[in-house]
Amino acid sequence: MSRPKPRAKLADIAARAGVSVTTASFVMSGRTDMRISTGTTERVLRAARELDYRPNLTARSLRTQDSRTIGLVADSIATGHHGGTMIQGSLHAAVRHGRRMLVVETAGEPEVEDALIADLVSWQVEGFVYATESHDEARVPPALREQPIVLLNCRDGAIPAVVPDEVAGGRTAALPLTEAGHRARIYVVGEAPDDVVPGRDRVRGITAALQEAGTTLDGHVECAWSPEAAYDALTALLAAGAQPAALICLNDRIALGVYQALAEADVGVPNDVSVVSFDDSDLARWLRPGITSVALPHFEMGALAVETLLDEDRRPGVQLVPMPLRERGSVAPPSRTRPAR
Amino acid sequence: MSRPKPRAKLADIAARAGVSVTTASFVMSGRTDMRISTGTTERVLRAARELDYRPNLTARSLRTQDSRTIGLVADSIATGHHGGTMIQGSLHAAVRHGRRMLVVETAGEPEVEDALIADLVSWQVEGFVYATESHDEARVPPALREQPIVLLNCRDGAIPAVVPDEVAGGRTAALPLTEAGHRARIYVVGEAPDDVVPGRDRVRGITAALQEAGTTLDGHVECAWSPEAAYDALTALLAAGAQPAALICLNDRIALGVYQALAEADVGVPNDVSVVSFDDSDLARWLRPGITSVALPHFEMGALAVETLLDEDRRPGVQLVPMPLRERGSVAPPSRTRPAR
DNA sequence: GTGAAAGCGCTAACAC
DNA sequence: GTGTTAGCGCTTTCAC
Repeated sequence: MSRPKPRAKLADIAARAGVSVTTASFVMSGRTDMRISTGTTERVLRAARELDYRPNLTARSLRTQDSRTIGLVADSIATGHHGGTMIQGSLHAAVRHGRRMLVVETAGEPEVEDALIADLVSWQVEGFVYATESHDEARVPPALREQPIVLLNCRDGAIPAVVPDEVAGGRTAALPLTEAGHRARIYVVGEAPDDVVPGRDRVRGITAALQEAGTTLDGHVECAWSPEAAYDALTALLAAGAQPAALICLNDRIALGVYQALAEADVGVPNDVSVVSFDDSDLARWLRPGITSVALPHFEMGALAVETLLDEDRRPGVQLVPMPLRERGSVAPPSRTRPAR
Repeated sequence: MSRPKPRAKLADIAARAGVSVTTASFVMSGRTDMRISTGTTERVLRAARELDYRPNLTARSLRTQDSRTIGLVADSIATGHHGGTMIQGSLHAAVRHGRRMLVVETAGEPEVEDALIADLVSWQVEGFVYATESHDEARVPPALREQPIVLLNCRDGAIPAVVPDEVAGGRTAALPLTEAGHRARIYVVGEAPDDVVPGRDRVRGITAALQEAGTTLDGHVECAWSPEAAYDALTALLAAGAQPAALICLNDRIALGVYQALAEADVGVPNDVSVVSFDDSDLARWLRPGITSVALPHFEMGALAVETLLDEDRRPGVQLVPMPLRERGSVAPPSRTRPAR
């Protein structure tokens, strides 16, 4: 890797402008407290322009002990493009605050993780954002615990964290249904074991909202969060004679499986059954009719995480980010006539 | 951002080990050409361990003029998670070669782009990978042209570039069809104007392969690459009385629209009509039946871009990466009986 | 075998 | 208003 042209340094432009490096430094960093004459300023600026001067940030960083760089450690940046969106949000906030970002992916391997973190620490990063693909309890690497850090989409005890407000999201999912008049034959689709945060909390929000509307869940279809599993489970449910009026799918992939089962059973959305789901992925837009879905605020979360990190007195707690509702055509008032089977 | 504990430096461990910084430096960097006695080595290592020494890479970088950092400039890292996968590949190759990566997103805004690039240059990055979300001709920013650079998923004249081999991909898409015995009523779905590389090249590959198999395309359904447009276009095609035996969709989103139209018209996949597509996104797996799809090798491309960049005498040309076929259940031999309509 | 010292490019006291 | 100078923490030549 041959460095094409040797960059001009401060000394070069100082020489060309006929001033000292100090003066050049002051002019280039735009400091006004040392008052440099307009003429000198002008000469320095011109010299810099002529020599295409770029400050060497490595040198500056070494001198000022300030790297203006933050480390983003992710367990996966590609799965389902949620990771991508979080990184995007972080990146934007970072440049807004004059920071660059060293990004690293651990693939969940602890040794790799430790090595990469050690490397970033050696690069004098100001602090870390530790992001996980799915919202969960995290096992934050010990090496990070002694660094300025904010968790993104996961939590670990008292470490500052930014996560989606899944409980409120659950309430939000129930809202279009109750507003459309649904009070009966409402089902949740997707398993929600106690140790899976999104499932558990979404269901909590849903049942709370339903209860306040004076009704309850009619059933909970426990199946894995995949189209296949949802298809099988819902097909079985319908075959067993259930006549759901509304289905709350715990994510869009489940909703896809549900749509497939519904189509096969000749049950129409939204006329025979209303469907809402979570994640607001592309799927929710593309299916026919589009699915009313509760979105994950990944971009905002990413941005908030770096802002929290950069905040001098950063709040120690968990920050819950609201999950907005995206309404589409999959919800209608309950049908008078039960779906014919 | 308060730096918790001041890090131990080389001088500290030298003092503790009772040696000079020179000796400490040699030991820590594991150089053998200066032969240090085993005892000394041992003492230095122990001191380093006790003080939890981490080399200051900023200082090292300044001294050695070698940042071991590469800049990844992307126009979008979140759309459709292709960007994410390319970055993932780049990241992996980077750490494999002992490099870290500064990642930056431009959102396509030239001023932002220039500023961010200038910043990375100032950080003394070794070189750049310039990645675009969709395979196309690129407008590489002038600031990058004078830097070591490799283009990822785009091309610009003679600048080294890594892109998918779309023409070969087109041939690959036709393969399962011709192998299943298809020779007639084969359609391409999705517009392919001359200035959209993937469309143009995929169609070229398809027609070439078909020609070699002794047949030709029966039609080309020109529609935008979205489920909605594809649905409308295919519905119109069927309404006009066409009886396709095989549909080659230029991407998975088109295939989704096609599936929807087919389902509505009661045309079965793969019995009445075979379908293949491009991109091998999640959709291709999730639809019923799963779609045989030609994948975009994003991970490999990302890795290859970094490797090309790091290659001392990097090849100047465009490197074409093969697009592998993922076979699923959407292809069958042509049906004897025409689909009933 | 080991150490002294120069210097990477920059900032910031401090002097004039 | 401007210049001198001492480092930031590291590598590396050269001397002993």
